[in-house]
Amino acid sequence: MGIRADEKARARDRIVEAASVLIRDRGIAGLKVNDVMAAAGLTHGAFYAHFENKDALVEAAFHAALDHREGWFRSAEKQPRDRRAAHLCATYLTERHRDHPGEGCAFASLAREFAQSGGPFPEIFEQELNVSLSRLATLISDDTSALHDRQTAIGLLSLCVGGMVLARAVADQDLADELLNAAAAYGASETRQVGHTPDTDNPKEKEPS
Amino acid sequence: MGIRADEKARARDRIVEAASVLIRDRGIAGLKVNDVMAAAGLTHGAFYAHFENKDALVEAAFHAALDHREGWFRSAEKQPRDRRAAHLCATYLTERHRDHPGEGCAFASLAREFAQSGGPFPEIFEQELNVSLSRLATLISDDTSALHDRQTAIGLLSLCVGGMVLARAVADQDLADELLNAAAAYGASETRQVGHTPDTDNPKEKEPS
DNA sequence: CCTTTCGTATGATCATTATCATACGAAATT
DNA sequence: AATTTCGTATGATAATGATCATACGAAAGG
Repeated sequence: MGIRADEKARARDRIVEAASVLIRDRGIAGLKVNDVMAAAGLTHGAFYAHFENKDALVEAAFHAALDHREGWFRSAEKQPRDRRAAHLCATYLTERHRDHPGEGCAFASLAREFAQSGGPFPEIFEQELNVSLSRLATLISDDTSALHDRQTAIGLLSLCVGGMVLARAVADQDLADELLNAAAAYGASETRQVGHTPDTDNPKEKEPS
Repeated sequence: MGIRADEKARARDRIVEAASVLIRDRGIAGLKVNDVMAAAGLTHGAFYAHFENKDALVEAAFHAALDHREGWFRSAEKQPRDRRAAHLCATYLTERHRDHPGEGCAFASLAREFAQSGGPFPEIFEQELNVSLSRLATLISDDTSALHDRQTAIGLLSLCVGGMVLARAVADQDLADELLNAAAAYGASETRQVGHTPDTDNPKEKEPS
């Protein structure tokens, strides 16, 4: 089995990729099997040759969406340790990220719906969240207290997710900008660099978390 | 017109009240006209005597949900100014609030769906958000810079909303607890009271924001 | 009392959407 | 070339849920 299975695998990849964008844009309920298949260049009936049901697709799409987060981490890794928190905030809380949820953070897009979807979803969310938190804690570690690092990691991610969720919900773009900037400044001041303003040298960063 | 109109008004109040709980629990898409009317002790057909459509109900339910936020503010008002931020975090990021979204913060429950619902929803969200931000900024004002206060208010609310959204999405209750506590600690440390831990003297507070 | 009014209930209708049964057609195998 | 295999397409089916037309029944006003 060469070409056949190969094409099928590539078709599946297209489906997952399309779904990972659509689900972050429109949410779980807004993700229509029909739309996904159309975006993948197929028709709706073929879907069930690839996935048992829509839930299986949601799971695959969620994981796929989070594959991109490493770029966010790596960008911060290049910074000096005491600037990383501010840099993470600044590269997360961007206008580009706000305006393109489909290419952005799956936590911000999907946490609300994963919370009430029963089944395996909360566990899946939890696993991925722990991955991000560990990575973040290591990144910002001040080499004194692992507990404190994890706490800061949680604070940072909460701040980023909350700021993004709020910024996306308001109508006025000026207010949305203000929300992003203020949340980023709050996250930067947390590093005790009083008076330090958030990093803005890399506003066209890869999509985060 | 006495009793008739009066009863209708009371029926409408019951509908809105039921909807304000259900919508925070299940989201906009999860809010079924049928369920709302059943919860209000009526049948589905009667709905359209009270509202033009479901959107009108969503709007009314959202406003009604936010009527409760004053309790949160007032509780913080009793604290000394330099403890208010920590107190706000501590009384927002509670297990009770996490486990009862229906009685909790409408921002945390509905921001994601309001963001993509077109029409008047983003404007409505924005208005209510501005109300909360102004109130928060006044509460925590350090009498030096109004700009800084508003920035801190945004940071605080982002942190609270993000922490709550994440805590609700994970399966393990221990992790959910950790998320709440860490986010609260992060918000408390922001006040420069290094080493200060978040206020926990009032964990059974009224539902916030 | 009788009639009008109007809030509520009943029972469609219509659109949406997940799911699946079946059919088609190209690639693989002989 | 004939046949099998299997990925995809077509066209149901069924469930859900918003919306509305119509009917009932109690209250208001004469």
